[in-house]
Amino acid sequence: MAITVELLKRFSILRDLPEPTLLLLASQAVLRKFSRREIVVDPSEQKSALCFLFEGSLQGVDFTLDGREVGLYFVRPGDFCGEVALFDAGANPEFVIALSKSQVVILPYSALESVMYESKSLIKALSQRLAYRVRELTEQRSILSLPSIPQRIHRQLWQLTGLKADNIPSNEIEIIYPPTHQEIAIMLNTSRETVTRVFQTLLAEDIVQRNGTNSLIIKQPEKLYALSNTSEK
Amino acid sequence: MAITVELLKRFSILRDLPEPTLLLLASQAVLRKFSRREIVVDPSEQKSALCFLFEGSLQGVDFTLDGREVGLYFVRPGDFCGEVALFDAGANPEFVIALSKSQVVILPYSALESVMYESKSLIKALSQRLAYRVRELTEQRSILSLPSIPQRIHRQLWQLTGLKADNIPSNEIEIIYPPTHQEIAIMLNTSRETVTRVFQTLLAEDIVQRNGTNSLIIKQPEKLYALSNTSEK
DNA sequence: CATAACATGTGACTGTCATCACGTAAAATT
DNA sequence: AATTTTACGTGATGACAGTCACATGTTATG
Repeated sequence: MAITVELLKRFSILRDLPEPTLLLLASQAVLRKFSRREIVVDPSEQKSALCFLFEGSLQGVDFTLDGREVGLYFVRPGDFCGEVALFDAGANPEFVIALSKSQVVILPYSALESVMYESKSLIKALSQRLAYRVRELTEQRSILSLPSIPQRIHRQLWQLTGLKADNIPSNEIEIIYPPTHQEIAIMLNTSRETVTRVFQTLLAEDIVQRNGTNSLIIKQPEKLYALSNTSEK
Repeated sequence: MAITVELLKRFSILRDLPEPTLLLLASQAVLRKFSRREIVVDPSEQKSALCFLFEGSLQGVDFTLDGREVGLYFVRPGDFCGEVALFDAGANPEFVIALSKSQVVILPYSALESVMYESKSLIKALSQRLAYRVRELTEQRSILSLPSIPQRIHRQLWQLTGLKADNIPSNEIEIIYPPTHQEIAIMLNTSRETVTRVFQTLLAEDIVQRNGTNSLIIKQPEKLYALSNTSEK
């Protein structure tokens, strides 16, 4: 399926690129649909591609020897993934799988390798993206170090809101397509049951509210924030 | 203290840069000594610098709200750190502190910002470095997901050897300036006492051996590797 | 619309390890 | 050489959360 420059401009990393570069990239990109649980980025693949998420949701995951799944990060529409192996001979460090039916713009490395170091704005955007990934992984590592598991869950939920500490709305906000308890559990090194139990408490205290499968309402963001920052058990 | 091009060439990321670029960088770099526990990279600093470790050892750390220290990575001589904030307006995501008396070549961002996107080999090296950081953080995340804490410690020790699974020597090898139990504990989300107890077991089974403060002998690398990969409890 | 597949809820049980408290050993500093 | 600081060693205790087992909702899908 053909990709237009307009479509590429929906992705912030590409938005500011010069028109000729965008045209070149668009001509080599394809749109692909992925069904639930399908693998989008496979680290064992030799030739890989940048994957821009147009619709749906993805998760970066790793696997331990015993087959246990490890959650690394979520990919939301407008975001992209699969960039790590673009820079050297190494492979991508993780799988990316579709959490729900998703549409992804596939841009093969081969389309980029020849131009990425020539276009200052492109390489700048790409390296900024890597810097962002490092920050994100560090942030997640810091959540993992929280001694209390309920607190980890509160923090992760807070993270999913995308809110900043200096701008907490008093009214409720919505998280669309929230991850399942299992998907949250593997991000936080905990078990699904524990996530369920913590959610029960949050529901009981009227801090969050379920709203069908693909919407979660944070009724009291300030309370959630407070919980994610209290070190008392 | 003045820096020579020769000195810069000791660092693999700079080695292949053209001579004029190296001269330019050398003229703006300084050598600084850090004593134990001193802060090398401070995320709250506005203007930062790349820090090339010439001698000693550093650790990237983060702090939780309750003041608990979180270990992120170790920096060994020849390596460098402080590169994340170079790419955008954001700050470095973590502290880097000196674990022992260290000598560091300080290269201010200002020396790089004007040239980094112009020199293809430089920006390439820098972005490859970021890709490496992402891989390293992912690897560490995967260690953290191991359900058994002793196994985490075995894996971390194995990591410190720098050995690859496809090349395990049958003779003993040495880890110089090994981290303290405390420093290992904060990397693995565990307590110092637990690290001590696991080391006691390894000593008893003659798999490792202490050799003064700043040397640890892995007497049986293959056994350590086996332990780091057995999922039985 | 029936049935399978998946997501969530809940109780009981148990092992592991964090924490506390202290002792010893080895450096570092004076 | 004396003293302080830092690293390591070890036992006792208790809480937390992982695991198992199963029930109940809820969403796909033929």
